[in-house]
Amino acid sequence: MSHSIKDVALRAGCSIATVSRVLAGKGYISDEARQKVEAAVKELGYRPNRVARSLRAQRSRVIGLVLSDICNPFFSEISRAVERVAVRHGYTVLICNTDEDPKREEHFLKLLEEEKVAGILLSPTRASAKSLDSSILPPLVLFDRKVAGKHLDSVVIDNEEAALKLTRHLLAGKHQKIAGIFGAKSYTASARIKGFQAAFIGAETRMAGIYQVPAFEAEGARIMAEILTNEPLVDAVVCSSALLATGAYTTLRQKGPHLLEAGGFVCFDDPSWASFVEPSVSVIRQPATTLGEAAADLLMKRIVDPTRSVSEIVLRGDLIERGK
Amino acid sequence: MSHSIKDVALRAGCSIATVSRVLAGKGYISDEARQKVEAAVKELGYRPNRVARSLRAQRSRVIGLVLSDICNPFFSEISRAVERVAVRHGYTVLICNTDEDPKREEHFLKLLEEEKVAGILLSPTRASAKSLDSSILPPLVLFDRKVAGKHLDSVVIDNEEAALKLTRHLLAGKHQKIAGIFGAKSYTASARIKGFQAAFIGAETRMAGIYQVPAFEAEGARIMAEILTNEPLVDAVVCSSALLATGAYTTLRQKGPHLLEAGGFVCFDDPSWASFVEPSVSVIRQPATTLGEAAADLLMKRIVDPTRSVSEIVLRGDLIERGK
DNA sequence: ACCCAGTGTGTAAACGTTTACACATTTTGA
DNA sequence: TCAAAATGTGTAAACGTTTACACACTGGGT
Repeated sequence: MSHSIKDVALRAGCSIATVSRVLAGKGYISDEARQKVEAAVKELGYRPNRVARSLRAQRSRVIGLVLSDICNPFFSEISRAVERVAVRHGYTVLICNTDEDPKREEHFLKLLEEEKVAGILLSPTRASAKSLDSSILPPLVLFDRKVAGKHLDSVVIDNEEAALKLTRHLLAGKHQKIAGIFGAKSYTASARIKGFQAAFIGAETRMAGIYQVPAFEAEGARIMAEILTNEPLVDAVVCSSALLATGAYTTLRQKGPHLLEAGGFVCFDDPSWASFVEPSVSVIRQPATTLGEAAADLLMKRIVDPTRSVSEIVLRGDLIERGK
Repeated sequence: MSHSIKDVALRAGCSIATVSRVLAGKGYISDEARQKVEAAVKELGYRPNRVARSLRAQRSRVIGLVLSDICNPFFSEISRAVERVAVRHGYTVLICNTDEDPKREEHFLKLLEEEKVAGILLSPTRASAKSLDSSILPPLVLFDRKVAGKHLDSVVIDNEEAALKLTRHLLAGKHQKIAGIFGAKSYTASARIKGFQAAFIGAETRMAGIYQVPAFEAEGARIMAEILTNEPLVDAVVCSSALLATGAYTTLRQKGPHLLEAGGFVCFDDPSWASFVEPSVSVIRQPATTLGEAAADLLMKRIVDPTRSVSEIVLRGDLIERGK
C-alpha cells in the first residue's frame, strides 16, 4: 500500500492540513514547515491520490473522448491532438469507441458522467439527441458532427462545401456518370451527400447512385464491386472517407483500372497512397489536427467558464488537386 | 447536482446500506425493499458515483494504455482491440501517448498510479527499466516490447524471426545491396535489426547501411532520399514499419522507381497500399488485434489474480509474399 | 496598553460509497 | 420448545483528500 497524506504529516510532524497546503501551494506556510513536508514527501515517495481528490473536488482531471472508430485515421489524428492539448492542461483522456452505435454512445455518456469527468468531447451518432438531454452531463463539446436542434459548442468541417468542391473538381473532367460512396448513419455523410448532389445542378454529367455503407475498408471494396456490376456506365466515383476509399480503390485496381486511369476517382481524407499512385488522386484534406486541438481548447475553456457563450467553429477542407 | 445514494435511501424509506446492497445485488434483501429501492432509483435517475466507489474500493474500473503513438496504425489497431476487451469486462481505457519519450512515460506511469487504475498496458520505451521499479505500480502487462532483465507479463511479436523471414524473402531475388530502415530507440527495432543482419550470414548479397530514425512518415521519406544519394548502389530496402515505409515509398516513387519495379522493397505492417501498387509489395503482417486482445486478456487475469504465474506470449508475424 | 491585520497551524466536516458489526426477527431442526 | 441458523436491516467507520473555521501568535499603529 502506498502512503497517504497522514503518513507524510506524521513524518513531518505537522497536521494533514499543513501538508495539503504545502502541496497545493496556497495559504500561509512557514519555511520550516514547508521544508519538513517536502522532505517527508520525498523520503516516503508520497504521491497524492487523485481519486480522493476528485471525490472531494467533485470533478476529476480526466476528459472523455467519445468517437466512432479509433482505427479511422481521421479520428486517430484527432485523438492524438486532443491528447496533446489535454496533457498540456494537466488532463488525461478516457477513450470510448462507439462504433456508430447509439446504444454504446448512451452507455459511454452515462459512464463518463458516473466517472465525474471534467468534460466530454463527442462526435455524435445520428440518434444521439436523446441521450444528450436525458441526464445532467459534464461540459460537452461536439466535434466533426453536430446534433440537430441543439445549440452546443462544436467544431466541424463544412462538409457540404467540401463535397461540392470535390465533386465539381471531378465534373471538370469529362466523365459521364458519377457514383458516390458515403458512410452510413452519420451527420457528416448527409452533409457530403448534399454537397455531392448540389454539384450536379446545371451540370451535364449525370449522377449515378448514392451508396451508404459502414465506414470500413472491406465495405468500400464490397460496394465498389457492386457498383461496377450494377451500373456499368459509371466512370467516376466520389468516396467519402479514407477507409472507404482504400477499399474502393483496391477493387478498382482489379476490376476497373480504366476508371482510375481516366482520373475518375476522388475522395475525402488524403490517404497516404493518394499522392503516389498513378495517376495520383485528388482529395479533400481534412484538418484533423486543427479540429482536435480546437475542440479540446474549447472544452478547456468551457470547463473553466461554464457560462461562456456557445462557440460553433467551422473549418474548411482543402482540395488537393492531383491527377498526374 | 445529481442525486446520491442518500437521496435514494430517503425516497425508498430505508437506509443507505440497503440501497447499496440492492445495487450490488448481494446480501439479504426483502422483495419489498428491493422494489422500493429500484423504484426510487428509477424515479430519481440515480447513477452511482464511480469516484466514490473507487476511493472506497481502492481501485477503479479504469485501465491505462501507454503507447508511443496512437496515429501509428499498428498501435491504433491495438488500442481498438484493447478498448473492446476492456469494455467487455466493464473497464474503460485511459490513453497516454509517450512519443517514445522516457520522461513522458515515467510521468504517465506515476499519473496512472495516482489515478489508482486497475491495471496498465505498456509498450515500454528503451529506458523504462527505472520507472518500472521506482514505484509500487498497479498490475502491469507489457505489449509489443519487453524490458530487459524484467520478468513481467508480456505479449510480443517475434521480431527477429519476422525480420529474418522478410529479409530472406528479399534475398531470394537478385538484389546486390540491401539497406534497412528501422525505428529509433525501440526494443522492437533492435530485434528486427538482429533478424535483418542474421539473414545475410552465408548470403552473397551485401548488406548496406542500417538506418534508424523516429517512426514518422516524413522521417522515412527523408532517410530514403539520403540513402539514395549516399549509397547509389543500394537496390533493395527493408522498412521496419508502415509509417516509415509509406514515407520511403513516396520518395522511391519519385527518385528510385527502378528499385520498386525490380521488387526491391519490402516492409513490416501491411499498409493498405502495399497490395495494390505495382508491383505489389511483400510485407510482414503483424497480428495487432490479436496482440491487443491477448495483452488486455492477460491484464484482466492479472487483475483478478495478482499471484498467478507470469505469462510471456510470443506471436508470429505472417509473411505475405506479393510482388506482381 | 490595546486593537487589528497578517501569519501560521490544527480540528473536524465533507465528498459518496462499501461493509463490518450489531441487532432483530423468522425459520429450521432436534 | 428452544437453540442455532438464516434472513433482513440499520449504524457507523473507513477510503484520502480539501477547506471552513477556530485559535494562537506576531508586530505595528494608535
